[in-house]
Amino acid sequence: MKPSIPKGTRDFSSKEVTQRNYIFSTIKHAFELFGFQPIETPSFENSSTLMGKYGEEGDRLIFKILNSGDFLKKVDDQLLSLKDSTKVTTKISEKALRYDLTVPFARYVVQHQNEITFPFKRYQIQPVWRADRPQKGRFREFFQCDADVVGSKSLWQEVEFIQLYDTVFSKLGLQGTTIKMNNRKILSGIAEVIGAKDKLIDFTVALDKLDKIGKEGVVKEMLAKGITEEAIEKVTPLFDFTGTNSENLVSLENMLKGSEEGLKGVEELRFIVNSIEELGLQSAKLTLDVTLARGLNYYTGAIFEVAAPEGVKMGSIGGGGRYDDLTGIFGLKDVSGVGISFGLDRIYLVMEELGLFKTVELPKPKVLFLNFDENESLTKVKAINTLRENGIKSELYPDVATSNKQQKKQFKYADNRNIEFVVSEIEADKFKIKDRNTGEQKVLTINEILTFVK
RNA sequence: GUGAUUGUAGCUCAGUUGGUUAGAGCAUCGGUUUGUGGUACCGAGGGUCGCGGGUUCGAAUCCCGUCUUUCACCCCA
Repeated sequence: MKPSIPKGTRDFSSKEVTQRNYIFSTIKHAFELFGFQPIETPSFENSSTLMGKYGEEGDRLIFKILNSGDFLKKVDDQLLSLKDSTKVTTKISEKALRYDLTVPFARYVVQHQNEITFPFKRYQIQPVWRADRPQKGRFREFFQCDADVVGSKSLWQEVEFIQLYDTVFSKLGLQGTTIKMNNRKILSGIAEVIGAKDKLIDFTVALDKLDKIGKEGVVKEMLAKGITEEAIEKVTPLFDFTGTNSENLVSLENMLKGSEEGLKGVEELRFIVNSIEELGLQSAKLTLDVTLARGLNYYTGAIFEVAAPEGVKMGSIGGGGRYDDLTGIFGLKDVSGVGISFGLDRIYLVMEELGLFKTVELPKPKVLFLNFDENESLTKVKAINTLRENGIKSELYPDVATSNKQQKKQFKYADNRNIEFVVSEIEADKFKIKDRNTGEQKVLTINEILTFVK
């Protein structure tokens, strides 16, 4: 049989793992710098924890895990004969792979509420799974790096998260990212003002596509969803929103005069925008984007999304927002949460495309002891022990060379791994060591080697 | 889930209007040269041409299905 892996999954070479680890550790350090502490949750949850939290589309994309045992026996024949997959699924699958980190986190908070000190700041870096069709920057298994705060309604959290985004992307050398921000209250306000409150989701989903399908496309979609022409008329200014964040806030304020909720949203955004203006950002840009409507299912306040630097064709590399009642569905009321996520795999692709991995080096030994004579092996291994005790990565080529060809192979091994120093043979108590960069060859004691290779 | 697209040795790819034992480069292994590798030469192994059907005297090549790749839609990190 031909070996293969499921679609949308990937193997990672040593180089890729090293580069990914570089991103992981950068994000992790920033999280801790901002006061977050790590938790982890299981790869799979009870289906009831996940189902219904991400909308209909989300339910479809959740990987379900089959029950153990002869599960079909327990399903009644009538249900089976209906051939309704969704209904049968609930009978034969009680567990599912996690779809994101936010919902399991909400579950965690409720379950451990008595052990947690609020406000609770946690970070979580783990893979998530979606039964999606893969395409550019979209996988069925990928990593999310989440930081969330629960138990604080302060808008300073939103401000901090924007700074956190900026810190990470600056450290990674990813210049020119755009942090797009919107507020669910503004979207509701707009819907209210135009008298299409019940069509909020249709309205926002259509509006979200503005940069993709253009004004006409959006209007067409809105009409198709049953939003009236005069309603659309009222929000026409939204379709060509230019100018500074402050200017846009003013025009939004005018548009939303009739909506208390909408005005609240404007106020919130104004606070965040003004604070960030005072604090400044290193490499990212914060822009107001009224078309941003993602993750609408549980976001209630701020909504964030990060776009890759201009010119890089990639979906969002991060997202997040405020959710006032996510723990409510698990029975803990009045706990507001806000958080962001970094899409590691997409960040990787963007950095790869921009050539930002030049400085990341594969772990490799500094000194290779060639193995030309089995009688020398013990002495060499002892020398290697000394080097390792001093933190110098080193190794013995495992197989002894019995021919000229095999000696060559050992040199070639050093070549391929780009190892700086090779020790060939032993003379008395000394080692013949060669610096492969300069070609310089010396005969040194083990103590002299320690300083020579430093 | 919808619509396209891809699939030939470990890797990158040739393969002519369907026609004998399907090729190359790199890699691997062996050998000769080379002062202790990075050179050159010689040789070897390795493919049910994604899989399953069909058309045909004959299919890597044409048709259908299926899986996979990539991309767009939907949705999303």
